[in-house]
Amino acid sequence: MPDLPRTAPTLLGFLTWGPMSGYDLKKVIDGSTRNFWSESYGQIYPTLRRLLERGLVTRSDESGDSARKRHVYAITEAGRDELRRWLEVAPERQPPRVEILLKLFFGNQMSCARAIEYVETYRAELTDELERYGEMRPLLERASDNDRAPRFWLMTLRYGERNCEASIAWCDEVLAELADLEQDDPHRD
Amino acid sequence: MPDLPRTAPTLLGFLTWGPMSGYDLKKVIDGSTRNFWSESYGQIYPTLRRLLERGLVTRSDESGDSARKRHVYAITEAGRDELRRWLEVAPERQPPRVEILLKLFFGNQMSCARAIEYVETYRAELTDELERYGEMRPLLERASDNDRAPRFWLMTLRYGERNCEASIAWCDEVLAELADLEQDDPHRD
DNA sequence: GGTCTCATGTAAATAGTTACATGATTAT
DNA sequence: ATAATCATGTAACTATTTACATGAGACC
Repeated sequence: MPDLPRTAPTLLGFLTWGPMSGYDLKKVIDGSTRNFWSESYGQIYPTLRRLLERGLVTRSDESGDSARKRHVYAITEAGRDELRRWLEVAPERQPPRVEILLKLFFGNQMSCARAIEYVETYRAELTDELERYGEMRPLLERASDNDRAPRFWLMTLRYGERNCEASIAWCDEVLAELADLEQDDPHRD
Repeated sequence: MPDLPRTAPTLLGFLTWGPMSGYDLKKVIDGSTRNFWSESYGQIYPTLRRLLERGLVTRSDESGDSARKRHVYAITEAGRDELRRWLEVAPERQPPRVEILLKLFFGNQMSCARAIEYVETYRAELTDELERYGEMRPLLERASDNDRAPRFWLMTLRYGERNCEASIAWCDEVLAELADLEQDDPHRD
């Protein structure tokens, strides 16, 4: 079974938390791994169907008395095996695409004012992100008292925090540098 | 002309450095923006054709005496306009996909030894990357004495350095934490 | 009655990688 | 000779987003 999309192990991983619908999975992913791994409905639903076909999940149709249409998926033993196999494969790095850096790379061809605007916006986004991490942290810390799993979630949170902080510091440095460049040659462009 | 791929402005940006072939562009991109923006041949060649069709570049076939088949592309005024238009559009953030974090997120379902192995590999890759930045830095610094453009390139380099350093520090922190977890429960898998 | 959230799914477009085919030239 | 590099390009596949279609139940 070599042709499962990358979304497959992700969904299997989340389904170890308990049976869920595609809709639930989307919400749970958005609330946890969004900053380093996200999935859209366009990937989730087709992947669930393929997981079902391969017997890696089961589907129960919750449509009894008054319940609305809802497909709840549960991981099977074969699904757990597949997940474990995936966890044994060394992860690969994929270079990100950071559009602001690309524009800044060609920054000589735009006004410093514009570049400053972009960096300021970026900084504001990072600050928001860092704040969200700050809200999440105490919840995870409390949860990790009696459970081992949240300690791993905290590691990924820490990654976000550290990189956010580094990027914010970078913004400040670059904003100073851009202000300098603007001073040197204020009538340019 | 609303249907140009994202690769288009990238190529136009590099062509402001001077006329180049698709092969040259690939090398130049690999040598400069690779860590935050890379392109493959499968994107470069088809995009060059589309840029040519729209008159954003011109092509001269260098196949005179003994020269091998080689298409050299040069940016046109319309191409410069298109590039400037693109630079005026605010960049958008796209969340990266960091597979190691996804695996670590489900780390409770694998052995600590395996997780440690992954983080160590990741750390080694980051160290290499940081070293490459260190080699590049003096070249750019020297170049920025008499030219404004390298100062922008240095800004993007600084981004890589800061984030690399942050990630390396994170690796060390996580490695300690994983060693802890392994101590707590050495026979777990 | 209207809007919000729940809920499922598909279609189309865009993005991007990888592998392949081809062949010339240059260095060992 | 033969391996590496120069050089162009395409095809097939994989990945991913976005927008749309649909409709029920909950809340105001």
